[in-house]
Amino acid sequence: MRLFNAEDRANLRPDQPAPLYHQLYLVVKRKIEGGDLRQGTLLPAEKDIAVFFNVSRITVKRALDDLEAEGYVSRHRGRGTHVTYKYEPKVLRAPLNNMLDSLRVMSRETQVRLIEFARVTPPPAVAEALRVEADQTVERVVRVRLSEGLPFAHYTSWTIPIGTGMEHEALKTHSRLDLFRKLGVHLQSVDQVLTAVAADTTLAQRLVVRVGDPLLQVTRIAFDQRGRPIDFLIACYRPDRFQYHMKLSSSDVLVRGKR
Amino acid sequence: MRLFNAEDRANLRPDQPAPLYHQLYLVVKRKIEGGDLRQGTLLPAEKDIAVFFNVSRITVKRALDDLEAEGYVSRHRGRGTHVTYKYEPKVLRAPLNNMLDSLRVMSRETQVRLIEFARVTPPPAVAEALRVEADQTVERVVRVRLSEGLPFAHYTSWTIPIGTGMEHEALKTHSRLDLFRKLGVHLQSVDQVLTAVAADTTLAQRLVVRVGDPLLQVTRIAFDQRGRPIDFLIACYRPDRFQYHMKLSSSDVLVRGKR
DNA sequence: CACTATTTGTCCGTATGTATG
DNA sequence: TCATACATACGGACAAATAGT
Repeated sequence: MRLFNAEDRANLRPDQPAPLYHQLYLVVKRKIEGGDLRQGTLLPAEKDIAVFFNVSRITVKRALDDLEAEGYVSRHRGRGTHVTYKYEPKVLRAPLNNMLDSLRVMSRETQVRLIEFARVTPPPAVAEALRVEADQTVERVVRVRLSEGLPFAHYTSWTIPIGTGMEHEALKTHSRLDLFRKLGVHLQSVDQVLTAVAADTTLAQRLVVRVGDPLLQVTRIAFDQRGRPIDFLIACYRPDRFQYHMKLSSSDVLVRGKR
Repeated sequence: MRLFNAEDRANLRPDQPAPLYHQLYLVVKRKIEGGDLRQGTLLPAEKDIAVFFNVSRITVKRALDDLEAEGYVSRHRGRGTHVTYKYEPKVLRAPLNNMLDSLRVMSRETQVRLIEFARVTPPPAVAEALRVEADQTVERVVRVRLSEGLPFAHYTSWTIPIGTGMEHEALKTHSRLDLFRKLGVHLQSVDQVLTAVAADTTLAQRLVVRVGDPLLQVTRIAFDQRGRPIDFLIACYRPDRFQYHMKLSSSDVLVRGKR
């Protein structure tokens, strides 16, 4: 049993408020998604796994059945359980070094679905960040971004009204960055916070994940040339389809490549 | 019943592989920790909560009992259930502008608990990243970082053996960055990916969260002066106590402040 | 002071899910 | 597949503590 180690075993705890089969399911799934168990790997027999993890064979069977139902493994009598999931470390990444440019690239390689467009009064936290009065109206836009037809990002944004270009129809075909530029508004800088959140029911539906699944959340305030905040964005990403990638240098001055 | 809304109710799903009482526990706990239910607030009666969430009173009781056992609420016959947890909105932030320096600052304001130190053969994905053979031994270190006695970060690192300074005792008192520097190894750059993961049983225990709770994960490869990878780190952060904060400029050359 | 409504504590019986051997 | 044990979840009933009338 080299495929599983003592640490994996320590991840099964009967006192936790989750069924053992589900804990085991998570352990194996993580090893497959992390590339430690690659496509074609033959897993140990149910009985061996059961002995190693100190659970019954039925518990193992249930975990492996769930993995098969989601396409991670294939199981056949006499042949055993094989990993079918193809480890693909390349997910959509947002390089931060030249972030605004890569956002434009991304917007060309993906599609956007407009869910909502409205003029509203912003919630207190948003009004504060945009430095507007609570009764002033801003433009709220909710969108989902897809790659190869699969949703991977959910955006909710509040934007200071800056013209007639950010219209309903325009948003369906153009990215907001393009529209900003056409209106003469150049984003000078952004201030953003990255964290993790659990998917609520709405997010789960729109990103096609389960309620409670972890999402990468980016809260971003964008500033124009004059340093005024013009846009407040909450972006939630499916971690299996989008990750933030960045290269950092320890030198005090970082020179970025010209484009 | 203003204290709970339809969104909260949608977070209870009988088909999820977690007990209903625990799902309800999470909903209430999150509202308390998020500051929506402040100290002194009287929660609705068990019966009312049960009706609203469409569960039995026993399920509600179990959830509230668990919260009481962890000090979030206090319960008395005839008086009801009151919130006792004091809301404190502070979170630790890691500014990326001068990231390596701020990591040193953070290490002074926080404490580290060493969980494991061993020489091991790395898993495939790690060996690949560090460009070593799968049978070569590297140093694996597992640590938890605490702020004010509360854990907020969990680190698992694999490091190429670079001397005798990275010893068990030294790691208890010094940060790895300091030890690297003492050994003459200067981190030139880091390559890191931010994503979100669900807490497994081990992480949940060490960070004092629930299994499945979202965590911010940073996978970081550190390179020395000569561009060779020397360290592979997986850091998992409690999103309520640590968030990544960064300011980005759209100019091609970014000048960072000297220190 | 009693009376009452409210709220939590405790117990029962039952059904289903989980886990073992 | 079966028998067994325990946890979960339900509805119901009653007791005990509290607060207000």
